[in-house]
Amino acid sequence: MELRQAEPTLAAGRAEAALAGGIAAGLERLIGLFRSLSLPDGLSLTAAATLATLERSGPRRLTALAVQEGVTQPAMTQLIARLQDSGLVSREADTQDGRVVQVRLTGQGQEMLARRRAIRAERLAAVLARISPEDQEALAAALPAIDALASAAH
Amino acid sequence: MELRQAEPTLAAGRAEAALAGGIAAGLERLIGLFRSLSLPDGLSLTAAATLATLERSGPRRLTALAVQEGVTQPAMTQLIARLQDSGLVSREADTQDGRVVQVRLTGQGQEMLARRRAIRAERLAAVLARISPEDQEALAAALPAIDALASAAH
DNA sequence: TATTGTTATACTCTATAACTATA
DNA sequence: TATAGTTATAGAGTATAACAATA
Repeated sequence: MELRQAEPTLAAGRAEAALAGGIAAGLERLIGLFRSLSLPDGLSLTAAATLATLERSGPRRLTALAVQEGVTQPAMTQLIARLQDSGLVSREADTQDGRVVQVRLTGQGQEMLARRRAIRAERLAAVLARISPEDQEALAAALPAIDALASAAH
Repeated sequence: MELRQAEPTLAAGRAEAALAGGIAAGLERLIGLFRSLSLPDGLSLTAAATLATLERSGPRRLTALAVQEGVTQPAMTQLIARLQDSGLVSREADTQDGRVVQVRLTGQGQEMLARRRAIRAERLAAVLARISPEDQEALAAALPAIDALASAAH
């Protein structure tokens, strides 16, 4: 009984391990692509990710943002201060709990995100034009899976 | 004649633009995944990417590395100094040109890369186990395309 | 003169530790 | 006391500008 249950589990584990190695390598190379696509608009990687999180999830507490982006609470305090100075986010007091700060994306912040994405998509289109139609189709087919993978992370 | 040639070109351009938008969004979320998978071994993103480049391409000149990783020459000088202090790379004089510095990955550097990848693949496997078999297959099928995309970047 | 790389200096971003305010 | 966030300080990593050495 141990054997009959163990075999398929192990086989699946091995297949996943091999796939994981491949994905990890691909991910490593995609970092280079992503960096070559990024723009000199003065937004750090953490800053851009934080804005994207706020857009996707709506207003969030400062501590929640720090956890989500993997930085310390003081680092997030300062990042939010910078983003507020730039007009990209606003801070609001919580009516329930006087200690809590709610952070909200402003319209200006949304515009900034949209602008960044448009430029990046444009540059990416130029790269896509240089790979084969078959590879383009494979990427298009994998988009839902990529989304699922990113969502499964937490 | 203009019309017959123009139509498929425009159609292809539109399809690529739509795909580019999707890929750009996926890439943005994958970066988050990658960061959540990365480890506190004191290696910056640029440092890790530089080591990976040296492993993939063999010894390279300092300027070539700076261009490849998208940092300035002084920044690469200092990064290489740090990596050399840690024993991960070595510097060698060029016999042809006295101004040139060749940077080479050491055995210790290779071990560091291998260790990082093993840990990341392990964590990624845990995430992969949480998505559907169909999504796993789509990702596996897209691996060559991902590689082609990363290669097409320069 | 042009190219390769280094040094000097300043700025951004981050972490740890100590602190204030609210619960 | 515990929790949410801030302030203080120090360190890593980067860029620009000025420099030295070689071609």
